[in-house]
Amino acid sequence: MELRQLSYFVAVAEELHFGRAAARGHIAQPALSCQIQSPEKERGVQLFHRSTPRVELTRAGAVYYDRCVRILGDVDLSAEMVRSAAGKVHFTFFTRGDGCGKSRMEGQVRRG
Amino acid sequence: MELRQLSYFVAVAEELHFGRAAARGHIAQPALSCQIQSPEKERGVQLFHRSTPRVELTRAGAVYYDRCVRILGDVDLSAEMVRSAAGKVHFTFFTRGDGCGKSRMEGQVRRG
DNA sequence: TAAAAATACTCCATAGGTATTTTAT
DNA sequence: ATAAAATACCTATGGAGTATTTTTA
Repeated sequence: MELRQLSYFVAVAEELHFGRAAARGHIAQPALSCQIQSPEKERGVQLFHRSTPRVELTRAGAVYYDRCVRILGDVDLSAEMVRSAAGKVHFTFFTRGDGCGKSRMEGQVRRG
Repeated sequence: MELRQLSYFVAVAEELHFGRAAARGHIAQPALSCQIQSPEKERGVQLFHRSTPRVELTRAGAVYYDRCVRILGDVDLSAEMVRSAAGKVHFTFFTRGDGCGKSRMEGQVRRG
């Protein structure tokens, strides 16, 4: 379970429509479907009721939704707190791509 | 920022030693270093003070540590709540590998 | 000089994409 | 018949590994 999945889940829970939720998350619909199914399969808990054009939250899904909103809000607040502790004005959260992995020098000349 | 990174950070903050923290997180030391540096670089905030054998939390790092502990605890609690809402006994959080991406059938015969 | 963190660079798991099929109205 | 989600399969980003190089006490 990762924060990205929590926000995808929140998007679907609020839109009750995979297509719109996918657009909102700047992700393709099948990728979103997959990211929603993962936790469901992983822990054998159904979060949504699908009957093709109708998507509804299950009881467990509703509980999960509340928790996700809380956690994501908390994460944002944390960013704010760290920012102010560091005496910074700018502090972006949720950036994609960390700079780990593949070299950052990519596409540039590399030492003499 | 992802939950995995939060737990890595918590490990380093508690051990104040990248090697031990890496062992605790079942990850290699350079990979851990990288995961800790990412948020620091990404937002230009120093979380640790490094003077080779001495690792210390900065002020911002201490704030972040408290927030991380809170968030991770909240995530665990959420799992618990969803589990009980679904009337399940078993509910594992933080599993690696979601079943997305690469086919799940891997290594098996695939349709006829 | 020794112990520990940071680089360098490589690999592969998996998030995400496109094409297509299934399903329910 | 149609709109929407699921499945199949592919690509490529980035998380993690090994080897090596700083660094400073």
